[in-house]
Amino acid sequence: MKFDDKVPIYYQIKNYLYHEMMTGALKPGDKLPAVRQLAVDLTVNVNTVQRALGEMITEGILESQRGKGNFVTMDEQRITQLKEQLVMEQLERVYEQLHALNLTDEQIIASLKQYIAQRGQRDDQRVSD
Amino acid sequence: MKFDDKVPIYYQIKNYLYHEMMTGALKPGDKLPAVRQLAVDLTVNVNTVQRALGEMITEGILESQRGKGNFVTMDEQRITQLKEQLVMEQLERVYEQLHALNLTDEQIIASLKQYIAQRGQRDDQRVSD
DNA sequence: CCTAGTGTTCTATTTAACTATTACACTATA
DNA sequence: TATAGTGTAATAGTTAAATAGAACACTAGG
Repeated sequence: MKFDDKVPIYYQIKNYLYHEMMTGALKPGDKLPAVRQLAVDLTVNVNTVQRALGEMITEGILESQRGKGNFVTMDEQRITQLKEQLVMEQLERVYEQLHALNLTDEQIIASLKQYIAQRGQRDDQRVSD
Repeated sequence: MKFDDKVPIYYQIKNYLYHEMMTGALKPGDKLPAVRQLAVDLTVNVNTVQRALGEMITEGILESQRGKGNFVTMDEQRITQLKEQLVMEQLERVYEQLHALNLTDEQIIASLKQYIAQRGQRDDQRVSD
């Protein structure tokens, strides 16, 4: 896995696992790959994986069973809540950044629309390659 | 200044200075505060400031004059270009993150609109305090 | 010339993140 | 009960970021 060296790897692992859950690749009750396997897959150390998982366990999003494995919580509401929180964090951050760059609310929305439209074209291009 | 400990301080200083330029607090040709003064203002070490400035000088956005100070480039086009680049980076990041959270293009735009609308209410609330 | 203000560079130290390695604890199952 | 698979913990070493402090180089103005 490719990491952005501007932010701690364990933090990026958390985000990766969040995404797996949000897209349904990991469902409530699912067992995660073994920590040693995850370490190999992500090409990082077991301790780094453990740090990410440890925080997610504290957050109540994962549950650990010694000798068995790590599992996604069965509490679906907790997952829904997490997703809303993650989306909100993204929106808040981009809004504040663009606002700091002196864009008005309208300009922020317009620029996002434009970006997505252009991206759509670019993706269409790719498909037709 | 408050920093996010998930990303290097020198990187956050760069962003801070970018924003000062985009909002017009720092205009083309303006002299920046002395590096030692900046270090005091931002409550960081001179070397950390220097690292941020050094990169911006390399980028051609700042110009250094030994014994005089650091100045914002007079090349306004370079600044315009930078702003577009910064906006684009923000849009790209938020788009990819929200897309990874399984939101459609339409949902991404809708959620941003909703966020801004709600934020507007919140800000109105504050004003009336 | 001297001095104050400025950018620049260097060395040493500290801290957090990451890695490497090993050991331990628990579970399931043959 | 032995073994393979799992999570957990501890120790030690490496690296990048940040800090602290000092020294050097240049500019402007008295």
